[in-house]
Amino acid sequence: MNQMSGPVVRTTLHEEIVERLRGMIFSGELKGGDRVPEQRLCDMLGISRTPLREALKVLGNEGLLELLPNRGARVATLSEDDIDEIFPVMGALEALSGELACARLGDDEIAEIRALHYQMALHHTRRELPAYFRINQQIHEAILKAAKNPTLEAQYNALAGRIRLARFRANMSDARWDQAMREHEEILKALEDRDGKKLSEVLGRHLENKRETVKQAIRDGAGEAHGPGVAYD
Amino acid sequence: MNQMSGPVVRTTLHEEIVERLRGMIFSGELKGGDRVPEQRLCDMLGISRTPLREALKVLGNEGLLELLPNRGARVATLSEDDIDEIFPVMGALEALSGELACARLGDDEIAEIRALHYQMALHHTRRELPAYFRINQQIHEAILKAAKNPTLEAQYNALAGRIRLARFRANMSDARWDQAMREHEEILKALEDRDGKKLSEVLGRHLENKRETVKQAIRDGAGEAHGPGVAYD
DNA sequence: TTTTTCAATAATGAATACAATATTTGCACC
DNA sequence: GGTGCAAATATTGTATTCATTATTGAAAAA
Repeated sequence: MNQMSGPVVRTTLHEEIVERLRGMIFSGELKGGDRVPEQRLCDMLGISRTPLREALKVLGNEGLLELLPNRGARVATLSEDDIDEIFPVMGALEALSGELACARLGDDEIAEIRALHYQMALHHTRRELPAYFRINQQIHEAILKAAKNPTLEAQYNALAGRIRLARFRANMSDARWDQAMREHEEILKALEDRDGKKLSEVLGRHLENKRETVKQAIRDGAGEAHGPGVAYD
Repeated sequence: MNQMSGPVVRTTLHEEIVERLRGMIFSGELKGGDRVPEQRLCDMLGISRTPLREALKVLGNEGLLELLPNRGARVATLSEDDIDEIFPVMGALEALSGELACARLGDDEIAEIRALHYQMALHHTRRELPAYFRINQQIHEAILKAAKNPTLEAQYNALAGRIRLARFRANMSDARWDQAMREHEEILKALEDRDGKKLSEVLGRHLENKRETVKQAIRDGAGEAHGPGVAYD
């Protein structure tokens, strides 16, 4: 049985398109700097320009697209300065999420995160980067969710989305990877101890290191050919 | 001379309408819970439905409007639970803005804020509430601006906008007002000392007290009559 | 009187059409 | 070969139209 109770889920075209475009940006199908030709996308998605344009406005407002009057939309790009601007804000939000998560999360949620953690550790041992990243993101989402604050979640995700524009996955060094894994062990411990201060501190440190990884990726990728792109999973 | 250098400022209709609608919501011309009839607004603004609807999507995404598929848009309302959800996030952002402001603000900016502070103190003494609020907002904006982080500014303003839905101005008690003024004296002192930690702490306390004021306003205003309503033409 | 049904009306969702603005292309000219 | 211009083309911005979904209201049934 599928969605037979609860409020009827109805969605509008423009919302679906927002999600679809977000996916295209995150997957790299649309790369930073790419123009977003309306008609072509309409043909591709089998829709008219009206809902597409509504979606473009929303994504523009989120900072994922840059809307140039009379000149269409481009996928936004991130400079190193942008990273330095965004990360402190994410840090503040992540610190809060750590505090709230520790205050509010139940044993079941800890168990879930613990399971994810050890699965991720396995992927780390096996050097399975894409799988590692997938679980890594799930852990951070779980912590954010445990804070039980949808506004916090939305704000954080908006910034995380912008960071994803950097498409930094390909560039993590082994040394950095090992360090990240150690930080995750601290994160798990802080969660198990429900030590909000500690969790905030570790998450902050974790994010600081991620910042350097992302900036390095931007340096490496600067001026890269647009090419067919990289398959990340 | 007016805007004779820098990139040409061109704006699109939908952006103007976003601003216009924001203004109508903040001013109370559109109240929480009000429906937003498309055709009537189009007539009022002298535009067609297309750009208006684009604007509605943007404001919906910001949380200022609630978009109900096939049933139009309503001005969002704030419950006390919403306040409790939003304020901690604002607190985290404001703490960061205090830290950054102290690290980055110049003597000229302090002088500007000091001038605003004493002007506000005067309005407080004279019990001129609207003028007090105007300057109060300018001070908080100046601090936010001194942090020199547009992303932080945007995120904070998005939340502040949602809070404004509560339209709490009318309901500040004298006791609360005096307390707020004392907190502002501490804020000025922390700024002059460039004491980021202290500023964060005071701003946090200031916000906590504001939270109670806003929640009280929601309690007072719950179920209030919609009044004479909005003249659409 | 209250409730139910269903046509009439109004509102929204999406597609199309038209207008204004960029961009490209070709050609004259240096 | 490179510039500058202008027509042709393409793209975007806005308005209008058509389709679909709510809402209203009046009549019929309970």
